[in-house]
Amino acid sequence: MNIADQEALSIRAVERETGISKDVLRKWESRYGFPAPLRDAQGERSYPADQVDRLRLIKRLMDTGLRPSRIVAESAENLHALILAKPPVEATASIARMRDLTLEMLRHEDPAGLRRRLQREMLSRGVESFVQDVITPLNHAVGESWARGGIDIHEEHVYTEVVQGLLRDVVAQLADTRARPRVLLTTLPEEEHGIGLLMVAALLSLRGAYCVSLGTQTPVQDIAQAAPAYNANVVALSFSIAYPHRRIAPALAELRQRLDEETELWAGGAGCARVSVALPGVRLCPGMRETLDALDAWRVAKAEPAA
Amino acid sequence: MNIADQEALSIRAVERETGISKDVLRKWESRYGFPAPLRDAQGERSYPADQVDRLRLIKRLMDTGLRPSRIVAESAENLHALILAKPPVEATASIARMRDLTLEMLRHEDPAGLRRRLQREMLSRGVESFVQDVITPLNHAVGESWARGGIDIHEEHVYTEVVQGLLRDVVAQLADTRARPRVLLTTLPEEEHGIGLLMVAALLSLRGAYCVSLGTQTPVQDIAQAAPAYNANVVALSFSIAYPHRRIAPALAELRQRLDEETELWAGGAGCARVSVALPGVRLCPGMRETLDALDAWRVAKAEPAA
DNA sequence: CGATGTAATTGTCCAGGACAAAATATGAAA
DNA sequence: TTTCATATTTTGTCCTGGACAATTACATCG
Repeated sequence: MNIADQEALSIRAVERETGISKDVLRKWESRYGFPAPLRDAQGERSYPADQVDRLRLIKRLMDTGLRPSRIVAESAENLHALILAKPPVEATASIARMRDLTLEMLRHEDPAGLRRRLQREMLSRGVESFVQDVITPLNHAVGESWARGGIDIHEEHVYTEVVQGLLRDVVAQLADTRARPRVLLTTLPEEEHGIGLLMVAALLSLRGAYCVSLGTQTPVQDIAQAAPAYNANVVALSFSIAYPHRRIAPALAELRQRLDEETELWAGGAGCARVSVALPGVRLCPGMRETLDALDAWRVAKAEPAA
Repeated sequence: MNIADQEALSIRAVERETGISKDVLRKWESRYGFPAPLRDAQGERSYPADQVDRLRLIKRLMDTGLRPSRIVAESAENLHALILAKPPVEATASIARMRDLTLEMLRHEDPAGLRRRLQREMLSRGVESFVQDVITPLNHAVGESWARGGIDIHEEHVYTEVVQGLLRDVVAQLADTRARPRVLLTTLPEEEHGIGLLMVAALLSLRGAYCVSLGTQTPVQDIAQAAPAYNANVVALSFSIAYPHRRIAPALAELRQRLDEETELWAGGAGCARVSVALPGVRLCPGMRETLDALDAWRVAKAEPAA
């Protein structure tokens, strides 16, 4: 067993590690000539580690809107160049400092310190500004920093864990069963990013809504069943930029159909910004701002019921 | 569009909702005659909701050790009969009462109340007994209760959220950077059940270990990269009973290979009880007991380094 | 009764073609 | 030039049906 064997992954493993389906991996191979896996003794595809790394880069770039035909065949160097070519997110001095501090602490593997620092920031700014003005740009900065090679992926994982922990505490402290509207929060299967969900939950709780979370990756059927059981006024889903946007509209349409007419359906997260189709009965909230608007609109509508 | 159309799912959607891969769904169809999806206008498979429900039942039964040839072709009634035939988990009177209370509160959609009740139990018993003697049997009882029709799936989701929230608090409060060993906790991709992970983290933290969590679904490569970065003495993975046991051994072998010799690798969770192959350098901990033994063993080994 | 060899079971992979939805380009009308 | 409708290309998903290795069950022998 040589080094190449040790590092080589089956097509299934690559699908898991990159989130690119087997069908797509094979099609890219035939269409663009990449990936170009080796074959093992049984004639099955065997992907060396460097090709898997390149696939991850490609995935990230596609999440920023680039299309496969432009990037799949590009070399790793060119992919990095493309990432660097993207203009960095602009930030105020105070945010930029917070961002650099965060990246620094991640590089030094200091999750406890990061948590303290973020908590201090949250206390000083208040939850709303913290979520909207700090966490949102930080999320971008951390993801971008990985792509540029500034931090490792596992450091990004740690960042996520720390932020989620903070937000969870906030939501738990604000929970009030009598608050309205009652919002049921979750993500669909294949969407494991729960951080956006928690950000929404924190903001809504702060504004006096009651949020019940079903966790991530809830099948549509289960959501439809849970909504009436919890007397939910609103079902809110979160779609990260990584969620295949092809599937957002059909999934929302299906869920809409299964929900009571009275129950509102909100779709949040950066992923839903790219939904172009009109979805009757579904409120798209690509940003936090729009989500809060939706909350206000719900309250107004309830104040004048069937006017 | 009639009702059948509304309720029918594509093969991809069924894969997501049930966790059974497309290949397997097609093979079962040809081998056992079930599922028997309709075909849409394009000739593509279209699975009615009742077949999807039956597939979920089948999945659960397979997790208990039954094989496809025995159950895939069985009617829903027979599947339910098989579930009822399984002997219920025995419990002491006090545990049985706690279990009934929990199920009752889940049925009444009272997550806040459940949290308070469990928290009280944790304070009165202490964390260790709470995790080992209460949560473990409760997990079983809740899963089983779903299969028997006692509670809905979404109620099971809520149970998971509540318990995870409690355990997270415990771990956060016990975190002490200077504690040893330093344990890196996570699950592999496709394993989204993080509850076992938190149970382990709580117990280990209580015994004076320092636990860093990378969250769930971390690719092998990222784990291998994170371990040295955090100076981890131990990498602990969790496998639920739902994780395809075929893949446990290869994944552990691969990770073992990529880790430093000094770093121990522990595999916990009910899923790894079914691993028969010997894995050198990997410590299998099917239960909480074995995990604590592993901790003791690590301390003994460190007390007499290279004796 | 345990071990060992044989047979059945089961999940995964393959090729390569078909197709619809989405994205993009093209061209005509305002 | 802008706008909108219509072609064209791109892209992901699904299809069939066969092959195969790993696992599990079973039967035979010591």
